[in-house]
Amino acid sequence: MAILDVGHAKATTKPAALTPAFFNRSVHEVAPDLIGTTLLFNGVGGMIAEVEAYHQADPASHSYGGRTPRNVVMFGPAGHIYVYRSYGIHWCVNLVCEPEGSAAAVLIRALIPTEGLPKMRRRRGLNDVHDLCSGPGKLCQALGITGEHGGLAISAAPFRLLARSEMVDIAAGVRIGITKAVDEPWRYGLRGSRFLSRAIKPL
DNA sequence: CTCTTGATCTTCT
DNA sequence: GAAGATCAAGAGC
Repeated sequence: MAILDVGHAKATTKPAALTPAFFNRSVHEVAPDLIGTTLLFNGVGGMIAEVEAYHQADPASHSYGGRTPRNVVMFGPAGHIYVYRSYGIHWCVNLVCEPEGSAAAVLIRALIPTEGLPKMRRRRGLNDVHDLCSGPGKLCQALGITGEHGGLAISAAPFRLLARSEMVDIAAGVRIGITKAVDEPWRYGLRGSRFLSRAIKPL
């Protein structure tokens, strides 16, 4: 006897796109609210599982110390993407928050892959779904995001950012890979998820 | 599982 | 000239 096909019902529900106003708030409100939303780039991507928040008065932020050629997008309007090169090798993507003139952004650190799995596997050269997007550099490689996309609006093609369709359990912890403000609990992720870049230790 | 190390190059001082 | 919002591979337990 068949049981309710919840997966099919979800797939046929029209998803709601996040509006620019969603990002025009404190980065510390936006960051946890992004967990469970779905990020797609040219139809490839998945559910956001892990993020970190950075703002201008934060010594670990690229915007700490003022405007430079690299970080200008962070000082611009909310809802655009800031892409930077990490360790000369990888690309990492952020979503800019707060009104223009304030320089804050959310680093996207991990996704649960849901769309375009074959493309992600080809770009990453891997099969394990848990390794496709479990880090900021990995997910940019999997989605095909590079520096040439910096400054684009998240609300327009080739991007899509869709609201949550289910409840999420969010854990907070310290950020990864920084040497300043190391005790600030500004990393957020799906509690207990296997798709995180690293487990979130209790504070 | 955790820890260590090399790769690689842009950015800002 | 030094540091850096990372990753993958290898060693050790």
